[in-house]
Amino acid sequence: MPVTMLDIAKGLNVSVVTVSKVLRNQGKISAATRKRVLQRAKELNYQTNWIARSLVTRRTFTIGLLLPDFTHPFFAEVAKAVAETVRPHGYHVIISYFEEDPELEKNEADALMARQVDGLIAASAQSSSDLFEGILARKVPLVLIDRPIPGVPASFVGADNEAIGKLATSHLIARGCTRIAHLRGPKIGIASARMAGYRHALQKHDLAVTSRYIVGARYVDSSGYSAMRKLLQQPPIPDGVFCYNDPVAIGAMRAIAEAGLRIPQDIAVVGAGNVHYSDFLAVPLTTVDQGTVQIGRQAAELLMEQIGAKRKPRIRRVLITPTLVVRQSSQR
Amino acid sequence: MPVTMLDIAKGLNVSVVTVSKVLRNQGKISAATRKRVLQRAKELNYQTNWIARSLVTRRTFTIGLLLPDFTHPFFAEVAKAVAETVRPHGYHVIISYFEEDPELEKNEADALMARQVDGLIAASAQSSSDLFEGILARKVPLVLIDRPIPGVPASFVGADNEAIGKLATSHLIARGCTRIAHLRGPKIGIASARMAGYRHALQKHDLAVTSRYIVGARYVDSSGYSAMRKLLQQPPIPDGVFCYNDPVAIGAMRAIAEAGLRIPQDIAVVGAGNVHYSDFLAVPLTTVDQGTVQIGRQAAELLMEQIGAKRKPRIRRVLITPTLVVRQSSQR
DNA sequence: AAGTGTGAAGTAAACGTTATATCTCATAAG
DNA sequence: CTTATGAGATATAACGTTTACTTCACACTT
Repeated sequence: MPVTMLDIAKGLNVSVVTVSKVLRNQGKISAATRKRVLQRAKELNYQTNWIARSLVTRRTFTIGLLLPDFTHPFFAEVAKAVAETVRPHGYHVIISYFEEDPELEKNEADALMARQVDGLIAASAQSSSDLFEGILARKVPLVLIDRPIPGVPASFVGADNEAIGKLATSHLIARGCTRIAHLRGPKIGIASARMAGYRHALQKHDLAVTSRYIVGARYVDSSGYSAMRKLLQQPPIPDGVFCYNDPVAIGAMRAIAEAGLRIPQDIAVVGAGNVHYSDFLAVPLTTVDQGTVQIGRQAAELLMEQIGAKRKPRIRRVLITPTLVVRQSSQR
Repeated sequence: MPVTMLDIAKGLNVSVVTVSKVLRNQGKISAATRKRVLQRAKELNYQTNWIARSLVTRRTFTIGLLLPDFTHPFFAEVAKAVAETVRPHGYHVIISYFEEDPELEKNEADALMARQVDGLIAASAQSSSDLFEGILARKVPLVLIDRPIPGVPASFVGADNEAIGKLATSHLIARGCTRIAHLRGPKIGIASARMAGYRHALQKHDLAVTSRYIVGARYVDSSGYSAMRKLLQQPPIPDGVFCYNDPVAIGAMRAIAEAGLRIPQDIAVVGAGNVHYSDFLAVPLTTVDQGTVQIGRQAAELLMEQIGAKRKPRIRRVLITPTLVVRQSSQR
């Protein structure tokens, strides 16, 4: 039913190949026939069938983006940056999410491969490198983001988590805090890098690292709330807190306010992530911006490079330098 | 280079068709050969080439999702709901966004068509119906969401904006407010429906509709801020405000707080949209949930139905009933 | 003994492009 | 007058599946 090149060719008494060439601006075609073809194509409202083209060219101009959850602002922004970066190259993005379920992730990855994506960007929850080894064995360009997977020989783009911890903690020190606590996150890699940054900053300024001041929390705010309550139970209470991420910081601030303490006078708070609502809070939150857009852009650029390249997917490891966004929660 | 059905067939001395049949569980195949094929497929790590399959079956099991911006929490949630709904049907989603630029939207829509998507869901910014008429002429199933386009004979799923306005305003009335203002939005269709709901609610309760109490605002919070300041300049100031959306409400609350007034005692505030951070604000915001997930799910279900159907894309118009989420900003 | 059914395969032709090689004809060169 | 040259076109064969039809052997009727 849809219009094909053959339909155009028939009426014009030319071959399909000629039509194809005209439509792609390739090969030698006389001005006359080019014009005729173009006109007829417009008349018939012809549209290239990319499926057919892809079958023979073996390129789909589609990349897969594998994310834990694209409702999360961080990943949503990454996704947008990726889409924006590849668009000028004629690429589209199929976004897949797997809700932190490694099994589902594997299925989705396979499905993307079956759809013959030209490349894959993934923020993975895999614990082993099997999945990606399989993908690389198929010679599909791959870039990991946010979460490195040990043993996968692919380029990686992510935040410099240690620098984030350092930056946040140094800032608290500069503001005169001396008893600085840390609400650490659950994810092994990322959370421990941020904590390492926190430790290094303290050591560099000759402040003691008190283990009582390091409390575990989950991603969410309720968890930050209870962690902070625990901290407030036994004196001396801290005068500064670096929180694993913004939601945790928000929960912590709620606990501090409920205890009748003031932010930042009694306790200064710094988060990480710079979620876009940090500005709307009761006390606007000082936070570390991890360069979300840059992560997406760089990953996409690396991938485009790999797709274009003949051979040699030279592996790179890019860490985005974080920036501090100072707001009221640390102004003292 | 990649493994094809032919590779499997050759080693086993069977035909490609047999392999194809086994892999799809179709036709009559002896248990013995089935087993042999399956095993060899696993050995070679075979993966279906969906491009080739799509070319002959004329189904890509891909749908297009055309959005203004999927960084916006509303659209992100819709996108997730759509993806979640179509996944069990074996479908994937290509998300395209156009930044409110109708020209870009048209390009993206064409690109999606060229990729032979089996259907399209769009929250469009088109002012005319041309684009979608072209799509429908190609017999591609289409469902519009959030923003109806006049003259497009396609199903639509969106929030019941008038009900939203009514619900919010009635709630303020029930809480004893008598001078209720409205910060209205810019989008003709949606904003005026919400305002109509506001008017109807007032009229129903025999309250006057004061034109001075209706102030225009844009989407963002800064706009809500300045609109609210305007309202506070001449007495009698309102004792309740229904805001077009949550960001506007957040801006308005900032203006109220700066003026030294208390929320909700002096002025109660209700927003709309139930963005997920409404709970973290200085004063948690009462808001109207517009049923984002339902919009995505229903739209996807309608689309799946259309794709499956033989003929007759019976046009439906679904308005999701909003629900009120009461928080502190209206507790009095 | 010939016909009928049926389970298990196979053959050939699509699907709509692009890649590769080839053909035609005119004009230029030797 | 033959031979290059090259522009402008064409024919044919992929690409990796699925679909529709055919073949074959064997068992079961009649």
